[in-house]
Amino acid sequence: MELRHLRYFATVAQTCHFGRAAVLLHVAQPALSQAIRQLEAELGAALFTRTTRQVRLTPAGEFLHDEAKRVLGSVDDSVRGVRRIAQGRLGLVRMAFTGTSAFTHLPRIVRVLRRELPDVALEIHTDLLTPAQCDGLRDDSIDLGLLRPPATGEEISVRTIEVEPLVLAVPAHHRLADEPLLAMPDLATESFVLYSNPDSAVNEAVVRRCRQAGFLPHHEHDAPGTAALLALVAAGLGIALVPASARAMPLTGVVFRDVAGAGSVELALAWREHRESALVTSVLDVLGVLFAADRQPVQKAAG
Amino acid sequence: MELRHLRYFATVAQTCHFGRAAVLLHVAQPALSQAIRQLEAELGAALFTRTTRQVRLTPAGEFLHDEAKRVLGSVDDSVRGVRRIAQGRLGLVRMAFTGTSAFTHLPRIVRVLRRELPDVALEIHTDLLTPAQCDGLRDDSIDLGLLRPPATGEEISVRTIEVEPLVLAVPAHHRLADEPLLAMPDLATESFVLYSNPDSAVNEAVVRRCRQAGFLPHHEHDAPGTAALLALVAAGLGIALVPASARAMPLTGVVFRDVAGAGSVELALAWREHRESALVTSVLDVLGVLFAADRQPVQKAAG
DNA sequence: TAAAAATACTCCATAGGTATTTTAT
DNA sequence: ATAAAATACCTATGGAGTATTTTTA
Repeated sequence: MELRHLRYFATVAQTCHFGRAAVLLHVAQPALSQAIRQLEAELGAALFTRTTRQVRLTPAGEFLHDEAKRVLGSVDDSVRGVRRIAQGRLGLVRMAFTGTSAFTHLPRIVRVLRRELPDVALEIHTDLLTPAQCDGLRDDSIDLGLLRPPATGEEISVRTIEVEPLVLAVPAHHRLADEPLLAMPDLATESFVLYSNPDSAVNEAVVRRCRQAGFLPHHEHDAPGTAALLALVAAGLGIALVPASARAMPLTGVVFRDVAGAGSVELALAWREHRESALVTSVLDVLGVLFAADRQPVQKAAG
Repeated sequence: MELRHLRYFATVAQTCHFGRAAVLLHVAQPALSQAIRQLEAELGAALFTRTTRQVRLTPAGEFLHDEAKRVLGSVDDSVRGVRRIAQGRLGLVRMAFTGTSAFTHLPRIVRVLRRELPDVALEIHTDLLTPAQCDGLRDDSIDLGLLRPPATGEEISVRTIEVEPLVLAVPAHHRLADEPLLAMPDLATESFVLYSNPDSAVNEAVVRRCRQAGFLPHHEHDAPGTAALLALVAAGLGIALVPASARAMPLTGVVFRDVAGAGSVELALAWREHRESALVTSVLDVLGVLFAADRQPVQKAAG
């Protein structure tokens, strides 16, 4: 038996008329008669009682009509499902976020993905720093990461979505708070508050810049996150270089200053380069639009 | 798309090996490769990632594998269902019983049908006398009847399953209770208790026999069923001719006597003669065995 | 007698076979 | 080097078309 038989049968059952069914199916009437007889022979069951004047379903035909409709509908659904999966519009994406990116970007990402790709389920992994995300991509435990480059490993593709300059956070009454212009060497003798996590990409950027300026940051205190770090600065325990977005959480007793040559940190989407799935591609497309819209007004303001 | 594609695909998905799948499917490997490529082209989706060394399902293929197994299983189930319906082993039979046959035969019929044809559902219609059953058969509201012949109408087939002689029920102290031999003319002057229902086949047989003996039964009282009828006889309100099975409900004050020429009533299965369904046929087969087993010991006892 | 299904017969599309090539490990 | 999938090409089955016959209401 083939779906052809079921399709032909369902149409004849619907119309109870071989001629009209043949028209609907775009085949000649004898071809239909033949296919139905063939089906009946294979099943060992009469499906229609037919005279030249009247075609009626037998009980077995009645049953098969229901079944055929179900099966054909089911096949259609399967085809639709396969196509949507192949188009990356149906499936599960496991997405990782760093601690800070979760707060700043996760809500918008989830919202836009639910709107644009409603049949793509999201599995969210939070508090994964860059190296953990790279591992996750490599061992296929996540599909997409929001991390701070550089991502280690050749097989990982990266698309930067945001560049944040590092800015100086100093206690309000610190000597550097009032300097007209600051450059990296000015920080050489200061005590730094750093992030606790040894894998922190921000820390790494800070240390790299300090080394380029000819010194290593003197590190007395550290904090698990930006909020805690700023609190320590406010308390006068040291200075810190933090992403510019930290200005969004103002704290009395902390002053933010631009520093020439302080560099910047990036936030980027990362995914497996090879065997890239249609799902990841379509998610990247949607997120690309989202972050392009982000950048657009900034460029206008600058130009 | 045809079931062939799904069958081929499911086997390749199972084995992840075109060569072995081809062996299982009894086709050559190139035919399989070709069919799968054709399926992929139609779906617009890659179903396998394949090198010469390794065949793996894509996410779309993974999905289609589940769907294909479901659809193919569903088709198999449908085929089995159609075959069983065509064999009369699956379906619904609407069966009618007369008032008395319901008590005497319905339990055994239901029991044996549930055992021999477990997937045949029974819809029981009770208290339908012979003419009502004939109507039901004709207008297709019942499929099978247990009635007392003769059944009116040419298009109804009948198979007698039981012949019961009519016997005389008389009050214990009635003059006929002690007569050595009785014949119909002896009843000519008696008062009869009859069944209330004007369509009663037993009444008709009684009246016919009386008429053949040259009299019409003098009818003073009637009763809706055999039990009530015997009660009236016990009360001395008259005599009655009843099926011999009435001896199975003995009542103090009632004596049963054989009467020469009293005739008999039959119980028969009845069904539509033309367009007879496989279902009715298989039910008749089972009931045929049941009632043949009934008759066998009786014949032995008689012979 | 007329409408519709079945039958007879033909044709070609394509499923599937064989032989061979390509490719990845 | 080898196993396995892809490709090339050919064959033949059978699906579908046209013409005709049969059937029944």
